[in-house]
Parts: sequence; C-alpha cells; structure tokens
Amino acid sequence: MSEETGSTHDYGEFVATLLERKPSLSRRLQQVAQYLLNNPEDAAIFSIVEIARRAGVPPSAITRFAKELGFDGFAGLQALFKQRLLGPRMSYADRLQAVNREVAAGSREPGDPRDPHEVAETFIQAAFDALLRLREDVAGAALTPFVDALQKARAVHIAAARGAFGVGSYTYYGLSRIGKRAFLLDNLGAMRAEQLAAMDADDALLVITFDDYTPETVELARKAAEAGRTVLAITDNELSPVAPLASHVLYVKEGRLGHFRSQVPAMVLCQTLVMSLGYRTPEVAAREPTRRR
Amino acid sequence: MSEETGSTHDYGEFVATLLERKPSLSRRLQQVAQYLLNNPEDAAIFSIVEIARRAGVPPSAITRFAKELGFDGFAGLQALFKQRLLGPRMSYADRLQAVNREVAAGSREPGDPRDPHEVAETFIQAAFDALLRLREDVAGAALTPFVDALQKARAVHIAAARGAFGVGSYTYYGLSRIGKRAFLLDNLGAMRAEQLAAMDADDALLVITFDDYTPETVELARKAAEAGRTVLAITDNELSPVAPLASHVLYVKEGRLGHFRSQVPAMVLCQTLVMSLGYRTPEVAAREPTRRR
DNA sequence: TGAAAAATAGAAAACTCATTCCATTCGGTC
DNA sequence: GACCGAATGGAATGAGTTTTCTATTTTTCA
Repeated sequence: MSEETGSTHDYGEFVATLLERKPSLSRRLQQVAQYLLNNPEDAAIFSIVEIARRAGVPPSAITRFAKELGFDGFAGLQALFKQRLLGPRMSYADRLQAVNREVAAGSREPGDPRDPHEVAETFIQAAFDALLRLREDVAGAALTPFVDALQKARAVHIAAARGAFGVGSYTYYGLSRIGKRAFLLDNLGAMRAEQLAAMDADDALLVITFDDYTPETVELARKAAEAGRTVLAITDNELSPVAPLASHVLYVKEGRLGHFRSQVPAMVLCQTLVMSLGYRTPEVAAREPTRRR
Repeated sequence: MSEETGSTHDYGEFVATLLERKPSLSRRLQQVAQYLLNNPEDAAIFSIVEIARRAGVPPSAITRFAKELGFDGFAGLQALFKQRLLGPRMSYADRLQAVNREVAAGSREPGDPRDPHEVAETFIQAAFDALLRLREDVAGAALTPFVDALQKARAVHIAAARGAFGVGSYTYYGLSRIGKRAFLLDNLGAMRAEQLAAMDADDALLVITFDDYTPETVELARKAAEAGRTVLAITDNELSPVAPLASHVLYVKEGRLGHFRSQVPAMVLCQTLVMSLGYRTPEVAAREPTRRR
C-alpha cells in the first residue's frame, strides 16, 4: 500500500489517461488498451489468461501493460474495472462527476473518510445506487396486485422491527394519512401476540424485514399465515423466510454500506404503495389532509 | 438425488433451485445461499476467500455449498454469477446515462399517472432530485459541530412525530446500534411531558420536524430549551419554529413532488450523523469496518 | 441424558493464476 | 541487407486461491 497505483483510482480517470497515452504505447499494448476499453466487463471478471486469450495477446503483455500505466500489476488494474462494475463506489452520474473531478484535482480535499462530509457523500452515493436498483426491480414487479391486496384489506397491520422499524413507522403514518386504517405492531408491553390476535379476518398483515430477518417479525408473519390471514411482504430476496408466507411479495435489493443498509429504496417503495392506494380512494384524495394547504 | 442437480446453467434457474432446496440445506449453507442472493455482484467478482469473509463463513463452507448444489466446485458456481453480470442487460454505465437523460428531460411517455409503476417512477425521480439538493445543502452545512454535540450528550432523546416519525425511529435504532444511549419521545400514554422531564442535564434533545411543524414536537423543543437543555434540530428552513430554539440546526430543503414530501434526504442525513458518530466510538468503529480497505 | 450422526472450521495439500526473465523476433536506420 | 534497440512470447518461478481432509462441535434421536 505504499506508492502503488501511480496514476489512477477511478475508471473515468483511467480512460482519460489511456486516451492521452495511447500514441506513445507500443503496438501490442495499444491492442490491450483497445480490448480493455471495448470489454470493461470482461476485464473485471476474467483471469488474466482468459482476457489474454480473448484479446489475442499473451498474458505477459497484459502484465506489462499494467506496469506501464503505473499499477503494481494486473490486480491493481483489474480492481479499477471491478469497482466500475460494482457500482456504489463508482461515479454515478455525469452531473456528479464534476464534483469527483474537483476532489481529484484537489480543489476539495479527498479527506478523512471519517469526516462527516465524506460520510455524507458516501451515503448519498449509496442512496443513488440503491435507487437505480430499485428502479429496475420495480419495473418487473407486480405492484398492482400488491396495491389491490392493500385496498381489499379492511385494515392493514404493519410488522417491522429494528432496521425496518423506521420504514414501518413511515408507512403506518402514510396509510393513516390517506385514510386507510392501519396499525403498527410495535410489541408494546410485549403484547405482540395479542396485537396480532386483534387482526380481523378481512385485515392484511404487511411485513417489512430485511437481511437479519428479525425473528419476532418472521414469527408474526408465520402466525398470521397459519391463521389464514392475508400476508403481504416487502423483503430483500427470494430466500427471505417471509417470502413463502406471503400471498404477495415485493423485493427490494438494497445497497449496503458496511453493516449499514440504506433504508432509502424501501422507503421510496412504501411511499409508492401508499400513494398508489391513495389515488384509488377518491374521497380521501379530495379531502384535505390535516394541516396541509 | 441420483440425477445431476447442478445442471442449472442460468441464474434464474439457480434461484429457483435454491428456493426449492433451501429447507433441506444445513444452517451454514443457508447462510451462504442468503449472502449470495443478496450480493450477486460480489459473488461474481471476488475470490472465495473474500466472499467467505464478507458472508462471515469459512471458505470451505462455500465449497461445500457449491458441491451440495451439484457444481464441480466454486468455479462452476461463480461462473453462473459472472454470466449474470455479463448477461444481456445494459451495461451499468448505459443504464445510468439512460436514467440521467430521462430525469434531465423530465419527460417520459405520459402513461396513467395512477399506475403504480408511474407513481414509483415519479417518486424515484423525486428522490434523485432530493438527494442532489441534499448534496448541495450538506456541502455548506456545519455537520461536524452537530456530531460533536451528539457525542457530548450523555444520551440523545429524539422528538419526531407524524411525517418525521419514520426518520426519528430510524435514527433511534441507528444510535442504539452504535452504542449511543437514545430514547424516542413517542408520547406513549400521553406521557410526553414526563418523558421529557426524564432528560438529564447532560442529555441532548434531537428534534426532527418539517413543514407542518407538529405542534407537540415544537412544544417539546421549547420546553427543553427553557429548561436549558441542549437542543439539536433537523428541519427544513430558517423560519422553522424550532430553529431559534436549537444550538445547532441542519436544514434539509424538502424535495417535494406534488404535495408529497420525500423522506429520503432526511433519512440519508440522519444515517450520516449516526455513522459519523459511530466512527468516533472506537469499539464500534472496530466492530463495523467500512468496505474501504 | 447420552450416543450416534451430521455439520463445521481450519490447516495442509493441490492447483490455478500472475509475474519474471530471457531467448527470439520485429521494426527502424544506415 | 545488416545492424541495433525495443518489443515480444513463452517457459520457469512464485504468489495466491481452492479443495480436501480431519479433529471438533453441534444437532438429532433414542
């Protein structure tokens, strides 16, 4: 980790360097450059041997290429391509690249990652990435049946704990606002089971849980499913323990940062559900909600 | 089980197989399955050692997993993920550009605005805008003194109601997670005043309120300020009634779309504060390493 | 509660991959 | 067309990754 990477830490920057230096590279190295720029995904994924084969050069040419551009070796070069592919750590939009360059140029300090401003930057990028993913996930998701189910329910009971509690609270608030009867199963006074028992046959349970799958929340979903209640789930993937219990499931693949997961996409999805439901209840949409002009 | 189970050469098929076979897998192997589904990109890119580290299992568990599912070894399993990543989908960069163009143009084909997918699109765009604005706001904001104040407080009491309750809950959870003593003033049993009175002289009150400035929340801030307690505020602008009561204020200019406010920027800001504080608490920082290496 | 079976972690072995080095080839120059 | 230096390919080496194996732990069932 000393003076290794020489020139570039960022893919865009790397491309710029390459363009500039291409004329001064030897023929073979230009060929390598050509291939890498044309197949950045391959470059991220395959071994040097495989890449060499595809590019029609010997592996040693690629090693030489990496060194020529100031990397320690192939690994350093490939790291750049991996980053690009992984997302949250890559520059995410043209508008924001300007700022990235500022940082690179030194008009802003690269900075201590513990500086709150740096942390903010990181989380904002993570949120961007998470939203991009949500956008894709949602495109193929069955939102309408989910909203149908919410509409059909006489009341919605919400189970969401720990990391998901914020999203659950927000959804509870949103549903209440549009005039949907909603209850938050907050396990107050350890009355979780009793709160659940208060569910009517026509009611639905909305379960929101991710990743650690808070056992209490999963348990609530199981009990409700066993009791024959409608269970709706928002969770992160097909193996989630609540998925098989629910009649409708929406998946939010979340962008994590360290151990902290971005609540953003789940929040936006819930907003969407609430609003979509709101549109369907004309009298509520017409009614001016409290304290809003 | 005599037939080749591992003939899945397509990611979707693999997920299906996994779903079916999950119950019969051992605990560890389920954990591996879970991680792989949650982080398919990582699975495509990193070595077995790195993946094992991130999933919190020994490398051999992953090898066992691969064999259990009928692959020759890890390589065969990983090939699936690589294929998925390279697949027919647009490259990441292309996707980003597409979104940018759409967002910038602000114009997509109209469609029915009540269609949940349209609603989702709208909210996602709103969230994008809100994040961009937050990015600007945060650049000039005094985050560090705010975090200092949080750190100095022996315990943090959080007042956030109605629309802000979700963000408040999340912040409460986050602070607790990093080992900061935190309390949520939820007005349980109408004991708001008593909950506030339980504040110690060294404690701080974190007020989160926007727009409608929930009177109860403002009242809490006022009481705390009168009692000489440290008041920290997150609100939307300089005219907010809580601004003059607080020793430190952070402003989140609302990214509203129609008349629905996006909770996203407030959420991200709170994440940032929690994480920044977390970095300062050594034992927590050690427990929660970031992905930077 | 105890014995048998299954699952597991970790270290050592087997293997793959990346890099180095040097003999050979290539391209330019006189 | 022959010389020289740079560029190149490929085998040998070394680093890193995966797999296997076994002692230990955990779970299951009587």
